[in-house]
Amino acid sequence: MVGLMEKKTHSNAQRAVQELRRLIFSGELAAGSDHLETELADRLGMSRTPVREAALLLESQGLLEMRPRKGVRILPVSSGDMREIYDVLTELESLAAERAAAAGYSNAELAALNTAISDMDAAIAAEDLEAWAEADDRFHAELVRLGGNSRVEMIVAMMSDQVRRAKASTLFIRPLPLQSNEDHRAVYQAILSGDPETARRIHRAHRQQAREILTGLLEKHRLKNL
Amino acid sequence: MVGLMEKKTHSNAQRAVQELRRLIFSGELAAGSDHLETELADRLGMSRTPVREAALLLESQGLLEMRPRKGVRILPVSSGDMREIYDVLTELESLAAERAAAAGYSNAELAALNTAISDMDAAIAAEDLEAWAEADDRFHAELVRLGGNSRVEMIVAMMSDQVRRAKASTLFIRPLPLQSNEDHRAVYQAILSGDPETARRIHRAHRQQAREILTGLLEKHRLKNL
DNA sequence: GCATTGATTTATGTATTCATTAATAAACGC
DNA sequence: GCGTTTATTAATGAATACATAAATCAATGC
Repeated sequence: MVGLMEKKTHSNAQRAVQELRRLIFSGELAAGSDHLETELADRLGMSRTPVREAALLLESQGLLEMRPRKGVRILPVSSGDMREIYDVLTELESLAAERAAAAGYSNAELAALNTAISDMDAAIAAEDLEAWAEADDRFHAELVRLGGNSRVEMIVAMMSDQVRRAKASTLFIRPLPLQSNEDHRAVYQAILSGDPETARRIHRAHRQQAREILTGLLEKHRLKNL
Repeated sequence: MVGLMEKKTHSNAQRAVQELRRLIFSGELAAGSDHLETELADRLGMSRTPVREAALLLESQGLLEMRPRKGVRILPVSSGDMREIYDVLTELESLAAERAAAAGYSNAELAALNTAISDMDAAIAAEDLEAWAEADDRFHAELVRLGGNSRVEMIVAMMSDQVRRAKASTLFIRPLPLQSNEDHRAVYQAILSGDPETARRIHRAHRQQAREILTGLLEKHRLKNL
């Protein structure tokens, strides 16, 4: 044990989860690639035990698959998968929008939502797709939080993780989402004015359109797996 | 190692998952109770390692919680939790109904659905709540399967697991669900005749009503935790 | 008598060891 | 030379061993 300062804020298993997620999202562990438990353990500087526990968790979240003797496989996301995921996101986010509108939030409580919309406007003006994607994520995450259903939050986060990898690959071929922010504003307005039906309807249409654009792009560009 | 015949169809970890699930659903591991890893390992006749892996999985599925030094806690399900769960079920099952109707299934492909409905009729006639609940589960599971979205299937199964414990406790205080099967038939008809909007709308109303009945009962009877 | 500090216990988190079994390579028969 | 069978390798699944840190208990000081 060297005398360097050790951070012990997290257990090794937790660090393994964080690190594996990072490696997956960054593409350092490519979709479809296989990795032995021992290899990952060496790479993360710990024994197989916490790595295995982390892999089990990530498997339950659909990011990878543990196949005996063949190693941990980073799951690819097909365009078919993306359709499934967007369908789930559409339903659950629409519910969140409806409930957020019914909750009667004050202007102040909707500040984060508003900020995200402004940031998207700014990003569009600057033609900064990266910044736009970040703010868009923020908008959707905040919307779901306002919906007040912890299970919806968890599921949406899980599905969003699976989308995240595809986003990085498709961002460059996407058009600037000009229409998108009008929808966001309309949803925001519906929530602020306490109109659940409108919030649900608009957000639902918004998500369905996003789904068509994304899956259309994926299939057009033959990006079957990401 | 005694010379008896060994069944090696499953790994110990898989057996641990099955067994723990059984113990939880049967109430032998009561909601809210704590159990040390060592205790569970002894009980299942294996070492802590596979028990830990099983517990990690069940934790990710919301059935229990692992709290350092306090043991594995079987999660209680509050009436608030039940509201959350039913909201998720409502949205995702409605989607499944819509998609099933859009898929254009033949009469033969809908046989299982039809059987479940008939079985519910029979159970109602016989005033057999147990049999009714089983057939009802079957109907909903089959509906989701017909929806053709594997993620929806997985999420619904997870949420249904959490509902299952509450069902056992509330079955005896529920009225015979006379109205319920009319809804089921209407959904079935909408799917058979390829009417997605109707299938969605009716199933959605059906689930929302179920939610009101269940959460109403839970709160009326002060069954805050199950 | 109560609080605070220190010792002890003990459950977990992790490393290590071991057994099993699938995959690969090698050797043999034809 | 090719297919089949056997031997070897190696990766996982599981048990055990161990270090750590939290919780309990005791003891001491006030």
